[in-house]
Amino acid sequence: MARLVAERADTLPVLAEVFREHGFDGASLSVITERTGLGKGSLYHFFPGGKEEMAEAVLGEISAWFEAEVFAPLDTALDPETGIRRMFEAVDAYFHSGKRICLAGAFALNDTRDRFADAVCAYFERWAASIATALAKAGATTHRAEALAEETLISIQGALILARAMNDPLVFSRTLHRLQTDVLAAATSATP
Amino acid sequence: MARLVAERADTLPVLAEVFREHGFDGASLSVITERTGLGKGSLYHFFPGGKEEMAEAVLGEISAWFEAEVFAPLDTALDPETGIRRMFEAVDAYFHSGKRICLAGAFALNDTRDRFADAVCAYFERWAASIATALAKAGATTHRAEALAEETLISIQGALILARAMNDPLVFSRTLHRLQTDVLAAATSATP
DNA sequence: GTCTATAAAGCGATAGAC
DNA sequence: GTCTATCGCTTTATAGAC
Repeated sequence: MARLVAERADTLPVLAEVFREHGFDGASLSVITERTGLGKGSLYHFFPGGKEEMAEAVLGEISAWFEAEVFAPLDTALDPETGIRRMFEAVDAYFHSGKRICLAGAFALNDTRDRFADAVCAYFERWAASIATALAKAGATTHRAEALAEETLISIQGALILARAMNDPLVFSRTLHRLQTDVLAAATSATP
Repeated sequence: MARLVAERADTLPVLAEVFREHGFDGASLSVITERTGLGKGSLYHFFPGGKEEMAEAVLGEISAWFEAEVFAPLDTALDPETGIRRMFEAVDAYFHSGKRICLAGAFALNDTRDRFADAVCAYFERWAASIATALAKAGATTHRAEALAEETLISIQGALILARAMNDPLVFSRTLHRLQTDVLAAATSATP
Protein backbone atom coordinates (compact mmCIF):
# COMPACT_ATOMS: atom_id res chain seq x y z
CA MET A 1 0.00 0.00 0.00
CA ALA A 2 1.33 3.37 -1.01
CA ARG A 3 2.42 5.80 1.59
CA LEU A 4 -0.26 8.38 2.30
CA VAL A 5 1.99 10.93 3.87
CA ALA A 6 5.36 11.67 2.32
CA GLU A 7 6.10 15.15 3.52
CA ARG A 8 4.90 17.85 5.86
CA ALA A 9 2.40 19.31 3.40
CA ASP A 10 0.69 15.95 3.02
CA THR A 11 -0.18 15.88 6.70
CA LEU A 12 -2.12 19.15 6.57
CA PRO A 13 -5.37 17.85 5.04
CA VAL A 14 -5.38 14.97 7.51
CA LEU A 15 -4.66 17.28 10.43
CA ALA A 16 -7.42 19.62 9.25
CA GLU A 17 -9.93 16.81 9.30
CA VAL A 18 -8.83 15.64 12.74
CA PHE A 19 -9.19 19.15 14.17
CA ARG A 20 -12.59 19.49 12.54
CA GLU A 21 -13.82 16.23 14.02
CA HIS A 22 -12.41 16.56 17.51
CA GLY A 23 -11.71 20.24 18.05
CA PHE A 24 -8.31 21.50 19.14
CA ASP A 25 -8.44 20.05 22.65
CA GLY A 26 -10.00 16.78 21.54
CA ALA A 27 -7.41 16.19 18.84
CA SER A 28 -4.91 14.19 20.88
CA LEU A 29 -1.53 13.20 19.56
CA SER A 30 -2.60 9.57 19.69
CA VAL A 31 -5.47 10.32 17.30
CA ILE A 32 -3.14 12.37 15.12
CA THR A 33 -0.47 9.66 14.91
CA GLU A 34 -3.14 7.10 14.08
CA ARG A 35 -4.78 9.17 11.34
CA THR A 36 -1.58 10.47 9.75
CA GLY A 37 0.20 7.15 10.10
CA LEU A 38 3.19 9.05 11.45
CA GLY A 39 4.92 8.53 14.77
CA LYS A 40 5.45 11.30 17.24
CA GLY A 41 9.05 11.55 16.11
CA SER A 42 8.03 12.50 12.60
CA LEU A 43 5.28 14.81 13.76
CA TYR A 44 7.60 16.78 16.03
CA HIS A 45 10.16 16.83 13.27
CA PHE A 46 7.62 18.53 10.96
CA PHE A 47 6.02 20.64 13.69
CA PRO A 48 8.52 21.39 16.47
CA GLY A 49 5.89 23.56 18.12
CA GLY A 50 3.59 20.58 18.57
CA LYS A 51 -0.19 20.74 18.23
CA GLU A 52 -0.29 24.50 18.20
CA GLU A 53 2.03 24.68 15.23
CA MET A 54 0.00 21.99 13.48
CA ALA A 55 -3.22 23.97 13.87
CA GLU A 56 -1.49 27.16 12.80
CA ALA A 57 -0.24 25.43 9.64
CA VAL A 58 -3.70 24.03 8.95
CA LEU A 59 -5.30 27.46 9.26
CA GLY A 60 -2.66 28.83 6.91
CA GLU A 61 -3.37 26.12 4.37
CA ILE A 62 -7.10 26.83 4.56
CA SER A 63 -6.53 30.55 4.07
CA ALA A 64 -4.33 29.89 1.09
CA TRP A 65 -6.97 27.65 -0.46
CA PHE A 66 -9.71 30.22 -0.03
CA GLU A 67 -7.42 32.97 -1.27
CA ALA A 68 -6.80 31.11 -4.51
CA GLU A 69 -10.24 29.59 -5.06
CA VAL A 70 -12.60 32.18 -3.61
CA PHE A 71 -11.15 35.53 -2.63
CA ALA A 72 -8.92 36.23 -5.61
CA PRO A 73 -11.64 35.29 -8.14
CA LEU A 74 -14.05 37.63 -6.36
CA ASP A 75 -11.51 40.42 -6.52
CA THR A 76 -10.30 39.97 -10.05
CA ALA A 77 -13.18 38.41 -12.02
CA LEU A 78 -14.05 40.58 -14.98
CA ASP A 79 -17.68 40.63 -13.98
CA PRO A 80 -18.68 40.27 -10.33
CA GLU A 81 -21.43 37.78 -11.13
CA THR A 82 -18.88 35.23 -12.27
CA GLY A 83 -16.85 35.63 -9.10
CA ILE A 84 -19.94 35.26 -6.95
CA ARG A 85 -21.14 32.14 -8.74
CA ARG A 86 -17.70 30.67 -8.42
CA MET A 87 -17.61 31.42 -4.71
CA PHE A 88 -20.84 29.55 -4.04
CA GLU A 89 -19.69 26.58 -6.08
CA ALA A 90 -16.37 26.45 -4.24
CA VAL A 91 -18.01 26.88 -0.83
CA ASP A 92 -20.50 24.11 -1.51
CA ALA A 93 -17.72 21.79 -2.60
CA TYR A 94 -15.40 22.80 0.24
CA PHE A 95 -17.94 22.16 3.00
CA HIS A 96 -19.07 18.94 1.31
CA SER A 97 -22.58 20.32 0.91
CA GLY A 98 -22.98 20.74 4.66
CA LYS A 99 -21.28 17.59 5.90
CA ARG A 100 -18.05 19.37 6.81
CA ILE A 101 -17.60 22.28 9.20
CA CYS A 102 -15.58 25.50 9.07
CA LEU A 103 -12.50 25.15 11.24
CA ALA A 104 -12.07 28.89 11.77
CA GLY A 105 -15.70 29.12 12.87
CA ALA A 106 -15.36 26.19 15.24
CA PHE A 107 -12.17 27.56 16.76
CA ALA A 108 -13.88 30.92 17.24
CA LEU A 109 -16.49 29.56 19.62
CA ASN A 110 -14.36 28.75 22.65
CA ASP A 111 -11.03 29.71 24.17
CA THR A 112 -9.25 28.04 21.27
CA ARG A 113 -9.91 31.34 19.51
CA ASP A 114 -7.43 33.14 21.75
CA ARG A 115 -4.57 30.99 20.46
CA PHE A 116 -5.39 31.69 16.82
CA ALA A 117 -7.27 34.98 17.04
CA ASP A 118 -5.28 36.68 14.28
CA ALA A 119 -5.70 33.89 11.73
CA VAL A 120 -9.39 33.41 12.51
CA CYS A 121 -10.19 37.11 12.33
CA ALA A 122 -8.15 37.65 9.17
CA TYR A 123 -9.90 34.75 7.44
CA PHE A 124 -13.38 36.21 7.94
CA GLU A 125 -12.33 39.79 7.29
CA ARG A 126 -10.70 38.84 4.03
CA TRP A 127 -13.73 36.86 2.98
CA ALA A 128 -16.15 39.65 3.83
CA ALA A 129 -13.99 42.21 2.08
CA SER A 130 -13.80 40.22 -1.14
CA ILE A 131 -17.58 39.75 -1.29
CA ALA A 132 -18.09 43.44 -0.60
CA THR A 133 -15.58 44.34 -3.31
CA ALA A 134 -17.47 42.28 -5.88
CA LEU A 135 -20.80 43.80 -4.89
CA ALA A 136 -19.39 47.31 -4.95
CA LYS A 137 -17.96 46.65 -8.38
CA ALA A 138 -21.46 45.68 -9.46
CA GLY A 139 -22.69 49.06 -8.38
CA ALA A 140 -23.89 48.50 -4.83
CA THR A 141 -23.21 51.18 -2.27
CA THR A 142 -20.33 50.47 0.10
CA HIS A 143 -22.73 50.23 3.01
CA ARG A 144 -25.04 47.80 1.25
CA ALA A 145 -22.12 45.73 -0.06
CA GLU A 146 -20.58 45.36 3.38
CA ALA A 147 -23.88 44.54 5.04
CA LEU A 148 -24.75 41.86 2.51
CA ALA A 149 -21.25 40.39 2.73
CA GLU A 150 -21.57 40.10 6.49
CA GLU A 151 -25.04 38.58 6.25
CA THR A 152 -23.74 36.04 3.75
CA LEU A 153 -20.90 34.86 5.99
CA ILE A 154 -23.22 34.74 8.98
CA SER A 155 -25.69 32.56 7.14
CA ILE A 156 -22.99 30.22 5.86
CA GLN A 157 -21.59 29.72 9.34
CA GLY A 158 -25.01 29.39 10.93
CA ALA A 159 -26.13 26.91 8.31
CA LEU A 160 -23.09 24.74 9.01
CA ILE A 161 -24.03 24.69 12.69
CA LEU A 162 -27.69 23.90 12.11
CA ALA A 163 -26.93 21.29 9.48
CA ARG A 164 -24.82 19.39 11.98
CA ALA A 165 -27.09 20.05 14.95
CA MET A 166 -30.13 18.66 13.15
CA ASN A 167 -28.03 16.12 11.27
CA ASP A 168 -29.46 17.38 7.99
CA PRO A 169 -26.99 18.64 5.38
CA LEU A 170 -29.89 19.92 3.30
CA VAL A 171 -30.14 22.84 5.71
CA PHE A 172 -26.80 23.97 4.32
CA SER A 173 -27.63 23.30 0.68
CA ARG A 174 -30.85 25.28 0.65
CA THR A 175 -29.25 28.12 2.61
CA LEU A 176 -26.46 28.36 0.07
CA HIS A 177 -28.99 28.39 -2.74
CA ARG A 178 -30.99 31.17 -1.14
CA LEU A 179 -27.86 33.19 -0.47
CA GLN A 180 -26.65 32.86 -4.04
CA THR A 181 -30.00 34.10 -5.31
CA ASP A 182 -29.99 37.06 -2.94
CA VAL A 183 -26.39 38.07 -3.58
CA LEU A 184 -26.73 37.73 -7.35
CA ALA A 185 -29.93 39.78 -7.24
CA ALA A 186 -28.11 42.53 -5.38
CA ALA A 187 -25.21 42.35 -7.82
CA THR A 188 -27.32 42.52 -10.96
CA SER A 189 -30.03 44.92 -9.80
CA ALA A 190 -27.32 47.35 -8.76
CA THR A 191 -25.57 47.17 -12.11
CA PRO A 192 -25.66 50.58 -13.78
CA MET B 1 -17.96 35.58 52.18
CA ALA B 2 -21.17 33.82 51.34
CA ARG B 3 -21.06 30.46 49.74
CA LEU B 4 -21.60 30.64 46.01
CA VAL B 5 -22.66 27.07 45.53
CA ALA B 6 -25.02 25.49 48.04
CA GLU B 7 -26.65 22.75 46.02
CA ARG B 8 -26.51 20.94 42.73
CA ALA B 9 -28.67 23.46 40.88
CA ASP B 10 -26.31 26.28 41.83
CA THR B 11 -23.45 24.63 39.99
CA LEU B 12 -25.28 24.56 36.65
CA PRO B 13 -24.78 28.21 35.64
CA VAL B 14 -21.10 27.96 36.54
CA LEU B 15 -20.71 24.68 34.65
CA ALA B 16 -22.49 26.19 31.65
CA GLU B 17 -20.03 29.05 31.55
CA VAL B 18 -17.04 26.72 31.88
CA PHE B 19 -18.27 24.54 29.01
CA ARG B 20 -18.91 27.64 26.91
CA GLU B 21 -15.41 28.97 27.50
CA HIS B 22 -13.45 25.75 27.13
CA GLY B 23 -15.68 23.36 25.20
CA PHE B 24 -16.47 19.90 26.54
CA ASP B 25 -12.97 18.48 26.13
CA GLY B 26 -11.26 21.62 27.35
CA ALA B 27 -13.36 21.82 30.49
CA SER B 28 -11.13 19.79 32.78
CA LEU B 29 -12.15 18.78 36.27
CA SER B 30 -9.43 21.00 37.67
CA VAL B 31 -11.00 24.03 35.97
CA ILE B 32 -14.44 22.92 37.13
CA THR B 33 -13.37 22.47 40.76
CA GLU B 34 -11.68 25.85 40.69
CA ARG B 35 -14.65 27.72 39.21
CA THR B 36 -17.36 26.03 41.24
CA GLY B 37 -15.31 26.08 44.42
CA LEU B 38 -16.28 22.43 44.94
CA GLY B 39 -13.94 19.48 45.37
CA LYS B 40 -14.15 16.41 43.20
CA GLY B 41 -15.96 14.62 46.02
CA SER B 42 -18.85 17.07 45.94
CA LEU B 43 -18.94 17.17 42.17
CA TYR B 44 -19.17 13.40 41.85
CA HIS B 45 -21.76 13.39 44.61
CA PHE B 46 -23.94 15.74 42.54
CA PHE B 47 -23.05 14.21 39.19
CA PRO B 48 -22.16 10.51 39.58
CA GLY B 49 -21.82 10.28 35.80
CA GLY B 50 -18.97 12.80 35.82
CA LYS B 51 -18.45 15.42 33.14
CA GLU B 52 -20.95 13.87 30.77
CA GLU B 53 -23.72 14.11 33.34
CA MET B 54 -22.71 17.69 34.11
CA ALA B 55 -23.02 18.70 30.47
CA GLU B 56 -26.30 16.82 30.14
CA ALA B 57 -27.67 18.69 33.13
CA VAL B 58 -26.47 22.02 31.75
CA LEU B 59 -28.16 21.37 28.40
CA GLY B 60 -31.34 20.46 30.25
CA GLU B 61 -31.21 23.67 32.26
CA ILE B 62 -30.71 25.70 29.09
CA SER B 63 -33.64 24.00 27.38
CA ALA B 64 -35.84 24.66 30.39
CA TRP B 65 -34.88 28.33 30.40
CA PHE B 66 -35.65 28.74 26.70
CA GLU B 67 -38.87 26.79 27.09
CA ALA B 68 -40.09 29.18 29.75
CA GLU B 69 -38.71 32.44 28.39
CA VAL B 70 -38.86 31.97 24.64
CA PHE B 71 -40.70 28.94 23.31
CA ALA B 72 -43.81 28.99 25.48
CA PRO B 73 -44.40 32.73 24.97
CA LEU B 74 -44.11 32.21 21.22
CA ASP B 75 -46.64 29.41 21.38
CA THR B 76 -49.13 30.97 23.73
CA ALA B 77 -48.88 34.75 23.27
CA LEU B 78 -52.24 36.15 22.32
CA ASP B 79 -50.76 37.93 19.35
CA PRO B 80 -47.67 36.52 17.60
CA GLU B 81 -46.00 39.92 17.43
CA THR B 82 -45.70 40.06 21.20
CA GLY B 83 -44.12 36.61 21.34
CA ILE B 84 -41.65 37.50 18.62
CA ARG B 85 -40.61 40.74 20.27
CA ARG B 86 -40.18 38.93 23.54
CA MET B 87 -38.03 36.27 21.87
CA PHE B 88 -35.59 38.81 20.48
CA GLU B 89 -35.35 40.61 23.80
CA ALA B 90 -34.69 37.36 25.63
CA VAL B 91 -32.17 36.18 23.05
CA ASP B 92 -30.25 39.45 23.18
CA ALA B 93 -30.13 39.28 26.96
CA TYR B 94 -29.27 35.58 27.04
CA PHE B 95 -26.32 35.85 24.69
CA HIS B 96 -25.15 39.04 26.41
CA SER B 97 -25.55 41.00 23.18
CA GLY B 98 -23.05 38.80 21.37
CA LYS B 99 -20.46 38.29 24.10
CA ARG B 100 -21.70 34.83 25.00
CA ILE B 101 -22.03 31.79 22.77
CA CYS B 102 -24.68 29.13 22.28
CA LEU B 103 -23.59 25.92 23.97
CA ALA B 104 -25.78 23.68 21.82
CA GLY B 105 -24.33 25.30 18.70
CA ALA B 106 -20.77 24.91 19.94
CA PHE B 107 -21.31 21.28 20.88
CA ALA B 108 -22.80 20.63 17.44
CA LEU B 109 -19.61 21.51 15.61
CA ASN B 110 -17.39 18.60 16.58
CA ASP B 111 -17.69 15.05 17.87
CA THR B 112 -19.06 16.37 21.14
CA ARG B 113 -22.35 16.44 19.25
CA ASP B 114 -22.48 12.66 19.18
CA ARG B 115 -22.62 12.49 22.99
CA PHE B 116 -25.52 14.97 23.19
CA ALA B 117 -27.12 14.61 19.78
CA ASP B 118 -30.66 14.26 21.10
CA ALA B 119 -30.55 17.30 23.36
CA VAL B 120 -28.84 19.48 20.74
CA CYS B 121 -31.24 18.48 17.98
CA ALA B 122 -34.33 18.84 20.18
CA TYR B 123 -33.27 22.33 21.26
CA PHE B 124 -33.07 23.67 17.73
CA GLU B 125 -36.14 21.80 16.52
CA ARG B 126 -38.23 23.14 19.37
CA TRP B 127 -36.99 26.65 18.76
CA ALA B 128 -37.68 26.50 15.02
CA ALA B 129 -41.12 25.01 15.60
CA SER B 130 -42.14 27.73 18.05
CA ILE B 131 -41.10 30.51 15.68
CA ALA B 132 -42.92 28.81 12.83
CA THR B 133 -46.01 28.43 14.98
CA ALA B 134 -46.06 32.12 15.77
CA LEU B 135 -45.62 33.05 12.11
CA ALA B 136 -48.29 30.62 10.99
CA LYS B 137 -50.65 32.06 13.58
CA ALA B 138 -49.97 35.45 12.04
CA GLY B 139 -51.18 34.13 8.72
CA ALA B 140 -47.98 33.01 7.00
CA THR B 141 -48.06 29.81 4.99
CA THR B 142 -46.54 26.79 6.69
CA HIS B 143 -43.77 26.69 4.14
CA ARG B 144 -42.92 30.35 4.55
CA ALA B 145 -43.14 30.14 8.34
CA GLU B 146 -40.77 27.18 8.53
CA ALA B 147 -38.31 28.71 6.09
CA LEU B 148 -38.17 32.00 7.97
CA ALA B 149 -37.82 30.21 11.30
CA GLU B 150 -34.85 28.25 9.97
CA GLU B 151 -33.25 31.35 8.50
CA THR B 152 -33.64 33.14 11.81
CA LEU B 153 -31.91 30.41 13.81
CA ILE B 154 -29.16 30.18 11.21
CA SER B 155 -28.48 33.89 11.39
CA ILE B 156 -28.46 33.91 15.19
CA GLN B 157 -25.94 31.08 15.31
CA GLY B 158 -23.82 32.51 12.53
CA ALA B 159 -23.82 35.94 14.12
CA LEU B 160 -22.57 34.46 17.38
CA ILE B 161 -19.68 32.86 15.49
CA LEU B 162 -18.77 35.97 13.55
CA ALA B 163 -19.08 38.23 16.57
CA ARG B 164 -16.52 36.12 18.41
CA ALA B 165 -14.31 35.53 15.38
CA MET B 166 -14.01 39.24 14.65
CA ASN B 167 -14.16 40.12 18.34
CA ASP B 168 -17.01 42.51 17.65
CA PRO B 169 -20.27 41.91 19.53
CA LEU B 170 -21.96 44.55 17.38
CA VAL B 171 -22.09 41.96 14.61
CA PHE B 172 -24.58 40.11 16.77
CA SER B 173 -26.58 43.16 17.82
CA ARG B 174 -27.17 44.44 14.32
CA THR B 175 -28.01 40.95 13.06
CA LEU B 176 -30.61 40.54 15.78
CA HIS B 177 -32.06 43.92 14.89
CA ARG B 178 -32.31 43.04 11.24
CA LEU B 179 -33.87 39.67 12.01
CA GLN B 180 -36.48 41.20 14.27
CA THR B 181 -37.46 43.64 11.55
CA ASP B 182 -37.73 40.88 8.96
CA VAL B 183 -39.66 38.47 11.15
CA LEU B 184 -42.05 41.13 12.38
CA ALA B 185 -42.61 42.27 8.81
CA ALA B 186 -43.49 38.74 7.78
CA ALA B 187 -45.78 38.37 10.81
CA THR B 188 -47.64 41.62 10.24
CA SER B 189 -47.80 41.65 6.45
CA ALA B 190 -49.26 38.16 6.56
CA THR B 191 -51.92 39.13 9.07
CA PRO B 192 -55.35 38.72 7.49
C1' DG C 1 13.27 11.23 8.69
C1' DT C 2 11.24 7.79 11.46
C1' DC C 3 10.85 4.93 15.09
C1' DT C 4 10.47 3.32 20.27
C1' DA C 5 11.15 4.34 24.96
C1' DT C 6 10.48 7.32 28.42
C1' DA C 7 9.71 11.31 31.16
C1' DA C 8 6.71 14.47 33.68
C1' DA C 9 2.41 16.28 34.14
C1' DG C 10 -2.50 16.16 33.84
C1' DC C 11 -6.62 13.58 33.15
C1' DG C 12 -11.23 11.47 34.85
C1' DA C 13 -12.73 8.79 38.37
C1' DT C 14 -12.83 6.33 42.97
C1' DA C 15 -12.14 5.38 48.02
C1' DG C 16 -12.50 6.44 52.43
C1' DA C 17 -12.02 9.62 56.39
C1' DC C 18 -14.65 13.06 58.55
C1' DG D 1 -21.90 16.60 51.75
C1' DT D 2 -17.18 17.67 51.43
C1' DC D 3 -12.65 16.85 51.66
C1' DT D 4 -7.84 14.62 50.56
C1' DA D 5 -5.30 10.91 48.80
C1' DT D 6 -4.71 7.97 45.36
C1' DC D 7 -5.45 4.90 41.33
C1' DG D 8 -4.75 3.88 36.54
C1' DC D 9 -4.54 5.89 32.37
C1' DT D 10 -3.61 9.43 28.84
C1' DT D 11 -1.57 13.53 27.73
C1' DT D 12 2.25 16.45 25.45
C1' DA D 13 6.84 16.46 24.74
C1' DT D 14 11.69 14.83 24.60
C1' DA D 15 15.75 11.61 23.96
C1' DG D 16 18.21 8.68 21.51
C1' DA D 17 18.76 4.54 18.46
C1' DC D 18 18.55 3.51 13.68
